[in-house]
Amino acid sequence: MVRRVERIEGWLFDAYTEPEGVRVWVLSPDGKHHHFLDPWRPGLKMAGTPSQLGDARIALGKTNATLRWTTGTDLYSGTEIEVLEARVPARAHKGVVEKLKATGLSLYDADIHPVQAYHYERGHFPTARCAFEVDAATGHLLDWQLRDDPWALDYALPALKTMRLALSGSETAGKIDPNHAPRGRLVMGFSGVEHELEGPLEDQLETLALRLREWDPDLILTEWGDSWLMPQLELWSEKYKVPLPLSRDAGRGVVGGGGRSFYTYGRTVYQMGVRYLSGRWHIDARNSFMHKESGLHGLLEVARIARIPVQRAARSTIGTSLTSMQMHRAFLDGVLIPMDKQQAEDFRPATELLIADKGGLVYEPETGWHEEVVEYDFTSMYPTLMVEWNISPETVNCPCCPENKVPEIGHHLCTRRKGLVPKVLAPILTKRAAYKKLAKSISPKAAVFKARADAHKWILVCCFGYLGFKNARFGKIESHECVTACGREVLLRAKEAAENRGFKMLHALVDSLWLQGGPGVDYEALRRAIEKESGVPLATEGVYKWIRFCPSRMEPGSGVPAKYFGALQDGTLKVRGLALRRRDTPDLLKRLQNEMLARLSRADSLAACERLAPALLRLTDAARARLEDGRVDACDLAITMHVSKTPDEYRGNSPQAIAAKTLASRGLSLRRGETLRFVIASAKDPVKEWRVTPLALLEGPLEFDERKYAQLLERAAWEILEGLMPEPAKPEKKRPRRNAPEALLLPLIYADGLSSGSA
DNA sequence: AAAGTACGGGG
DNA sequence: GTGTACGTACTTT
Repeated sequence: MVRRVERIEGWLFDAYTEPEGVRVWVLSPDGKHHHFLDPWRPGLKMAGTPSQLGDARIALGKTNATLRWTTGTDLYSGTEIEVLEARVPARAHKGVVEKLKATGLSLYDADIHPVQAYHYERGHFPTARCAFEVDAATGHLLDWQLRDDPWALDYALPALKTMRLALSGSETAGKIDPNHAPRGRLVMGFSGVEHELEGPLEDQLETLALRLREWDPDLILTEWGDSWLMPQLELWSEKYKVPLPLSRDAGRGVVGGGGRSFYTYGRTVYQMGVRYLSGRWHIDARNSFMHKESGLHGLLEVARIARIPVQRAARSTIGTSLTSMQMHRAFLDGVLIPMDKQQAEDFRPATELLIADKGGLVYEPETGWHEEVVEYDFTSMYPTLMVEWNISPETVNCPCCPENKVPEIGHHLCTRRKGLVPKVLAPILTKRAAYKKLAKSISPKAAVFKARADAHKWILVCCFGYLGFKNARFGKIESHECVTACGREVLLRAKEAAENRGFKMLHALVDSLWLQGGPGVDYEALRRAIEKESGVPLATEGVYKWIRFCPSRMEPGSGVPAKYFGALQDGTLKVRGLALRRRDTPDLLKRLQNEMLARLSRADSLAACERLAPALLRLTDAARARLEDGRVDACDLAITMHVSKTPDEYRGNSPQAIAAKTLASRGLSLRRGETLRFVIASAKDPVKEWRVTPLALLEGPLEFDERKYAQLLERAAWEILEGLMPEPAKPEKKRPRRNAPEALLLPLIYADGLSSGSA
């Protein structure tokens, strides 16, 4: 019998598991889509005593597993061990792993996301250009070739037919989670045209269903699709008996579940539920960190290099992407992937821990306004150090290289085996550098390259935190300490290099330093000298026309790290630590500070700044006048916060506690980590419920505490004006004065604090 | 003065 | 991908 073979050429678009394998969707260059089943089975590996393996065989008995003996490398020891590999049908995999856990065996490769594992094994990745051969009779995959490279800089992507779904209508719609706010109308967009859906809900659903069939979009890009829109559409669809073909795979509707709260890195975050489609992508712009930060191009870049399906990559934290890249590297190297992070921290006496557990080096800034200051930054310092020093969980304190010591702390690093983390990071550093260059070119794709460079930036920023993250699969605190120790060494050398040449260091912060320059200084020669003596690539961030290092509010005599603002010679503003950088600052204040700084950025000297000061003060007065006339809207005044507790857990009467409780009393109970927005209505009102108004409950004329907001405006203005002009006399409070230390050490643990999408 | 609560980070 | 960072700044009591 002759087998009829269908050849499909195009971009690998979507992949998800079905009971008997992986369903793969392909978009071909002619705009058509195809799908087939790859009867692939996920695997897992185990090692243990003969009796444990006997138990395993029993546990696997009814699952139709295929078994074979093979070998793999243990990550930490580097030795090769014998393991029994089992392949089971996709539907049975999870249950099998649970059963095997109980046998006490060491399990490997057992909890990799199945589609990621599938990509690793097949050698392809989301949006990879491939050629597939499919048995036309069964629809099963026979063979495939990869015609793409995840490390290629310029690659072709399919033209995606995109449908947009969002809400419009009421004043606050789109700005707050519709779960806790008045909802606007449904807006549907396609190829640049937006339609507001009208009429009875039933008709709206019919229209949507019609458009979905007619347009057949590849991507549905929503706002609040995960938490509200998609679940709501599903409910309506059922209620009004209007089937909505949201997924292309008619057999699968919308997949996904509810959200959850968890605590990580000192704050509670709420992770929205997710709504995945099959054969079509759903991306919720309000629930995708990557999409928000670097757009669709950045997101696709991450999906490609991390080999994570696009819809999942959109909602993943960067830690997930990093882990996936590490697991892929391990797969390629034949390294066994441990199930959970189980490597305990090595025992060390308490004194040693104290020395080793310091973070990045920070010097207290010289507060005040300065002119002619140069800022140098070590580019991607931590990832560079990891690559150059070979810092990885399995290379730190290896048995073979005790002489290769890390400065200052007792650890040493392997010189014989290249670490997994450096292997993963090296190509990312290279690719990012190339994209940064391309982003500055005149190429019509410069913006695309910029988005990809930004995506890489985030991966590099997070890789350090992830190295020390207790729960990271490939994390180990000792390797984290090596990185910070090397970083301190580099910054110290830089400081000495600068000071030996007679330059005063005004501030230094982990991987940046600010030096007092002056007329005639050759900043490029200075940069080269510091770079040479510190041993890590150094870039000139710029020369400031003026910069202000702000004093501490609590201790007006001392400076605080990372609270400064200044204008570079090209007019670029750099701002850290001011109210405008905080999420909880009302837009009204952010706008005022932004306006003031925009004007100041045009001043070429301190004297020019001082001349501008009165005009800046008038801006403040104008803002106050608008406040008095009521020419402000609720969104300008709203304070946005993430609640860390459920309403009943709040003990105090802080504004956020009152707002959360008021919302709860109207049946809108926020979960931990969710976003709360409220206006201060009457700050000191004896009736607590009247003090603040949640944005979601606003109705009628806007009531706000004019005096309170005027006070806030004042404070925001003086954050910038202080030192430029005499401040109006205020009742001065006596404050204790503490001795400022010369150098501070800042523990830096910013793993993935900014998670996927707590909006 | 103390307790409670939230934020930042990189470019 | 699920852990109690640390320092600053603000609020209420």
